[in-house]
Amino acid sequence: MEHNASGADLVLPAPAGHCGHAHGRPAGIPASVCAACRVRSVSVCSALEPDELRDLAAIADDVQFAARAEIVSEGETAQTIYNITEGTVRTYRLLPDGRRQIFGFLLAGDFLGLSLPETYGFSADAITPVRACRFTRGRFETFLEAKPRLLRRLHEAAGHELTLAQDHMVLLGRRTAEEKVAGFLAGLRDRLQRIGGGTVMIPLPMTREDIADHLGLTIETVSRIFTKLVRQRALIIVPGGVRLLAPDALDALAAG
Amino acid sequence: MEHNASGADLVLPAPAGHCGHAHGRPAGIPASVCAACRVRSVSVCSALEPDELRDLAAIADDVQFAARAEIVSEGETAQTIYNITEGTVRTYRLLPDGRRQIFGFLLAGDFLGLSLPETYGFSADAITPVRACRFTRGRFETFLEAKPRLLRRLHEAAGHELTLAQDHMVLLGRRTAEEKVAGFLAGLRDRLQRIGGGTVMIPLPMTREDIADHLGLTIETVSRIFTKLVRQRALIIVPGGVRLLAPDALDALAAG
DNA sequence: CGAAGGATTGATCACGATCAATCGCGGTGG
DNA sequence: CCACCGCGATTGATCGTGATCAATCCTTCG
Repeated sequence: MEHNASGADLVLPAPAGHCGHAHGRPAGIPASVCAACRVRSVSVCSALEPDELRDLAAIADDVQFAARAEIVSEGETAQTIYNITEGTVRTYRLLPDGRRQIFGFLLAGDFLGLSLPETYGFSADAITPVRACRFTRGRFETFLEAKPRLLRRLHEAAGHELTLAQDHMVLLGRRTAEEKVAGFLAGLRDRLQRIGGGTVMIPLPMTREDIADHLGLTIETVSRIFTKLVRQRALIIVPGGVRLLAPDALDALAAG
Repeated sequence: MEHNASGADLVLPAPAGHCGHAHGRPAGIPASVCAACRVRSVSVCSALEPDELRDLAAIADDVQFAARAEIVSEGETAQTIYNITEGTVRTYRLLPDGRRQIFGFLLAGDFLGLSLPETYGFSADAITPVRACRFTRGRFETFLEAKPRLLRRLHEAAGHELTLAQDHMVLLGRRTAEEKVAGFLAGLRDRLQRIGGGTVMIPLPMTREDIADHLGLTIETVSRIFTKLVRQRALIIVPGGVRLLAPDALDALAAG
């Protein structure tokens, strides 16, 4: 049905970047990248001191992916760790017959591969153009050995990730379709707010099918629930997302 | 409607007084506990050297819980870490209206609280009488600071936990009732095998309701699928569990 | 023996899936 | 410029899996 999975990968000089300069290339990163990082304060890197940050910048590459580019693939040996700085990424697993479960959508500040596994247990691809901070596993681990505080922070982040996974298990296993959609939007609203977004306009760069595969529903059901929420005056649908009319109406509907 | 057995907790030499919230009591076995631990090789502790093991034993208590005793409670501050050595524990979250999602069943060798959170994000209680190795958070963290390798191992274990959570998200979101039950039994069989059980007899100390709340189903559906599996000659139901007739039939039914 | 709680089985219901038609929008080429 | 196409989203009609309601059955335990 979908998933071209074409060989698209890195896009070197951003062709149609919608913001910022088109400068970032994997080679010769100046020491300032981390210090200037927009998402540092919300990411694992917030555990680092200025001088440690300089050391980290030395082993980091600023990379970009085009929309639909595959970032990691399930089963491949995990040689890379990413910290997303711009854009949206989906992580998922596919069953042999094509059924798909999307684990989550990564936003700016989120880490990909923070549990340092041998091989990735999921695939990930870019929904929008994505910019990320890339570390090779080997160099990152060497860096870690000298910075136990960072490992500690990483462990905390993994624990947070686990809590999110548990939240999602509750959602998948014990919530109705309406609660699922409302809960999804409420969660997204909260995450966007923490990284500096507003609480009213919620961009939805993913398709309805992505949302369905995240919530354990079908496209049609997701669509129906959206229009139901519109009829209840909880939100309106706008190009590229939704606008919340009664931001806390969602929490009531999410029930829990 | 159900559970939260009020008073019941530990089994051993219950200290005078009834008291609803006592923790398990140390059985008073000092330095040798870890060295003699039956589950050491399959648990996080396998990362430790003999002398480190001795240090760990010094800060560990051997505790027991009666069946139905609550071990940790969602929201309480996480002051304790357990390594299960005997018995079965269920971890779960309750919604305000009573719906319940069971995240998993902990067996010997499994860790409870390994992500070192501030507060527990779930409740856990003993299904059978449980024996566990208890660490207080503070002492465990001090111990960790001197043993980066253990923290590293803990982080690995957390990553494994996350992978299991993702497996379960796939199951909850994208599998049919029959696939859920078959997948549950197959997963349990594999875990039991890794800790030294056979691959034929699968003890099921949890109720059908527990299984249903783990798989996002109802009791009745779980029961129906079990009898369906019996009719398909995949297993027979015996007191306290099931006996697999065609051990790999389950994997075929679990699909994926 | 009787009571209580878990498990099984049956009858019916309903939520969300499936099948199918249409809409709307953006891109492309005539 | 507009016709056309492709794709995603919406809406409608119908179906089916698993939920719900309900009646035993079975085991354990007092």
